[in-house]
Amino acid sequence: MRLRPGQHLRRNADFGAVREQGRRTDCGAFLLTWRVRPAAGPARVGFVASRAAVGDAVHRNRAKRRLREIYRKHQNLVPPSLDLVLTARAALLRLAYADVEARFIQVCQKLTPTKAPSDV
RNA sequence: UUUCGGAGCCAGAUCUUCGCUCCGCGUUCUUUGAACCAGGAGAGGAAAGUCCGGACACCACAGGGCAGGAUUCCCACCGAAAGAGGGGGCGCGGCGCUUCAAGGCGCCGUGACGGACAGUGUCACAGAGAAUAGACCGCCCGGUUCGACUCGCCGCAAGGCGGCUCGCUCAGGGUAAGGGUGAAAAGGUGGGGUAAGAGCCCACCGCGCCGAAGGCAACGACGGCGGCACGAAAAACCCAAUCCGGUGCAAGACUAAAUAGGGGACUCGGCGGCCCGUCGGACAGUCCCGGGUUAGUCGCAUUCCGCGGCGCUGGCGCAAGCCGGCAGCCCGGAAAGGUGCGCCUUCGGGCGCGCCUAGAGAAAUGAAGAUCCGCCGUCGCUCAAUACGGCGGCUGACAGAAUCCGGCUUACCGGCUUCGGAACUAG
RNA sequence: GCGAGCGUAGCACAAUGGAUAGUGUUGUGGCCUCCGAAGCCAUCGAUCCGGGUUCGACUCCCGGCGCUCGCA
Repeated sequence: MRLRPGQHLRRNADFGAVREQGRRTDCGAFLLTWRVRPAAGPARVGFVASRAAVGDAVHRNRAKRRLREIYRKHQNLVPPSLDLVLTARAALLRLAYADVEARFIQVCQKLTPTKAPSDV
């Protein structure tokens, strides 16, 4: 299962839109934010790891790689036309990889386009 | 063998599966291009801090002065350059030898190491006195008064007068040896000398000045002169000498797209501090408000060669095989740049050998599993264990390229090589 | 990535290189009050870290650490 460049969020405006209009779920190790995109297409994702929450460059990189790998494996659980932002939290690197993976699978149950806000 | 220190090197290994960024043979689709995909490459010694220097880019071809900043013993060394490296000099500290001592010599360590008669300012508290030194105690001289002792004279006596010596008090003066204060008290030690003392005089040492063998130089063996004049601090301002134009890849160039040649204030503008000077010019420019675009490419990631090997692949052939292709890796070679070591040099550099050349853009180098290695914990064996074996655990040090290179600084579990010191054991 | 600036009690700020680093507020204890507030008195509490210069450093110099800001 591949993760292509077109499925990445790259613009600052995209991140801002998700952060302002999306819904949030705290999963302990990470914060999941998502919104329904007006234009149709495959789901897109962005990863955030701040210096304050995670630490130095080594840990920021490792946190984003973990989140990217988990999303890549289980991206079939995410409906299309969604924009996601996964924000790493301090506990992410303290937990085992399999534990974080299980939390992601669990939270994907909530992701349905019909339950998303329709006023976007 | 253990331990300490210096220098250099390494920074877990192998395999399988699934992925990421870049380069991409080939295939397919509609040429541009897109999709799939064989194969290949893919973090560091510090990639970090951004403390110095350079390359490169733009501002005018980088001009003059002022301001500002940087540097500061010397160098025939090294380097593109630097505040880097190397060597030397001098000072300071430690150890050893020597000396009565001061001192001298050797080894090791260490030093932001120009200038304090160019100038301005500072040295709190304590202390008598702190930079034109200073007399509190003490020591010495000492007039007067007083007292003691004694001598002489006068007097019958009480006593008076005068003198020597000593003491006390107080004027006055000498003295920087000693006490005490302080971070620092204006050369030290010894002797002479003196009323007491003092470089007042002498010897040695220190210091200053002059000369000087030697050395490129800093410096200086040695000699002479000077009785001492010269406190600290320039990481206070400052002075001298030397150097520096500014900004930094978010530099900057191009393409595409978009917009209202809009409103207000000020003014010739550029050469990002100021003046000169110069260039451009009568266009416009600067600041504020409002609005639009806030996308892509380049900068920017060594180049090339081989009837070589590996690998992949096209065509032909039943097949062996034959004829081709070559992006990548390996090997060999060449060139460019960089770097380390060594050698040569006419000081400009040159030669030889070894090594290196990854490149994103919300930003690649990851995940899982297995084995080995390492570390930690625990149990067993054992007299006891750091040795051996079993089990469990592990972000397996510090840490992630962002234009590139050199130096510095800081972080760091360990391992290997080598050199030096110390201790122990054996020969 | 490149470039500027800052760091003093819990908080907001002072302090020519020189008594025991000061002021307000907060905290603690006491007085006052029937109780509390206010007020009064007392008290605890700090120079980001490590070196250096100096007789002496919050101050001057160097190196770290942390924080803030600017740059298409």
